[in-house]
Amino acid sequence: MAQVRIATWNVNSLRSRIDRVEALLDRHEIDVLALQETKAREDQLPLMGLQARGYDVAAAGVSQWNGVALISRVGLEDVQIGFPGMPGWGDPVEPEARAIGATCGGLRIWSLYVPNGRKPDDPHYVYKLDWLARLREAAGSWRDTPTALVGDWNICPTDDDVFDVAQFRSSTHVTPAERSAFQAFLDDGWAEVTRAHDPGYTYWDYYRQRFERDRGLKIDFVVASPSFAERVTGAFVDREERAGKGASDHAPVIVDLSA
DNA sequence: ATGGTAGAGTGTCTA
Repeated sequence: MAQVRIATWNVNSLRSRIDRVEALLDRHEIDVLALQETKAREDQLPLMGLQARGYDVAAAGVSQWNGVALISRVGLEDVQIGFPGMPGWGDPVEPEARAIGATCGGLRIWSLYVPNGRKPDDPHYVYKLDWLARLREAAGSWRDTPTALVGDWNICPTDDDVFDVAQFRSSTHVTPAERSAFQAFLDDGWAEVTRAHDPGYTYWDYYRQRFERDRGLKIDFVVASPSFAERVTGAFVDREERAGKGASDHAPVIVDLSA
């Protein structure tokens, strides 16, 4: 294989956008696609079109919210739902469904949907920081393998990642604690590999024609271990996927690696 | 401060 192409996308319901997913795979010749907010149980997924294209699928989630999945045509082995230490880890009901990992073509890919946090004074905000701390703890043992933590981090690490910082003064995504939680991964030796190639936003709220006015956030990232990062040759945000009727509120982020 | 839109499913919740 000359190169490998990995993508991550908060699809905001896989069932309502299965046609867009299949078109995305075809358009960009994606080898591994990590999805978030699939909003479906594994048994609800429409798999025929994906299987016809040669893809394997692993998913976790319930029908109403959250949910993560991995779609791969380069192997899908050692699938793990959640990680040790994660809130809810060991619960057979899988109430959260925010993390699924698998080995695909020799790479360990984790599709992550970091808790939103809701409001800085909401208990869910504390839960978000706790979740990130536990992920960091688990990720310590993955860092020496070619691993990527991809998905919707629900954090804007810099002011450039917000269309209007003043408007977010009392909001989540930009607080010092959230930014510190993100920075902690970088301090541990992980690298965010998409920004250098494409600094653009990845999410635009459905409200108020935010996409048309390019008032977005950069919150979807590929956080790579050193042996993954050194193979990255390019990355881009597929903004066209966000345009028009029936789009997710996030755009896909695509990363290329040398073989 | 509020509300705007979208998706899960019929009650509201979540983002």
